[in-house]
Amino acid sequence: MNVTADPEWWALILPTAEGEFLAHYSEQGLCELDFPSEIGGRNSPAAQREVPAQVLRWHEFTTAAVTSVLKGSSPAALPPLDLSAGTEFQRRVWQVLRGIGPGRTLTYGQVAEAIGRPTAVRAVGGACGANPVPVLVPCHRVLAANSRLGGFSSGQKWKRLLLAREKVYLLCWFI
DNA sequence: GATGTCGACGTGG
DNA sequence: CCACGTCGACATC
Repeated sequence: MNVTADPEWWALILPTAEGEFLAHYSEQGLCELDFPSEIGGRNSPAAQREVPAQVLRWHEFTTAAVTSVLKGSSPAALPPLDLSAGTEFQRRVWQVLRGIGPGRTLTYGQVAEAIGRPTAVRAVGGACGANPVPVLVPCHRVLAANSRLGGFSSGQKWKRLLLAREKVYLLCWFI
């Protein structure tokens, strides 16, 4: 059967105390999460065709989960995640990230070891940056060596905020 | 100690 | 080619 001309995804606003995130869903689940201020007025959700009940249900899980993480606690449940856009390597990295609980951190090097590619440290950084579902796939819990913050594609202030909510204190804060 | 350079790695432009 | 959300080793002051 032919695919339709319509893109098979929906974008829904996700309001939080920190602003409006934008959540994208495919038919398989949550496939992208954008921080507030990245939105910049694109994709007015009002212009979309009807959103299936299934997606609305997922969105409630996403909203609750994101709200939880922003408060520094562990989400009770996640919506299904559609990470199929990632490469094999990236998905292995993201899988490791999903195992890092709130308030815990790993370094890029430790993640590289965890996937059995101890020298691919920089590539791990790339995979973290390519993570389509930040916050829920907690790439903010990966720090540079010596407990330094490291980078964050969506802006270091978000990384700092998320870590602060989880009561992770960076070494440099005490110097 | 404090800096600087280099090679390793996967991915996208 | 190059540029990245890096790291550790080594060189040289």
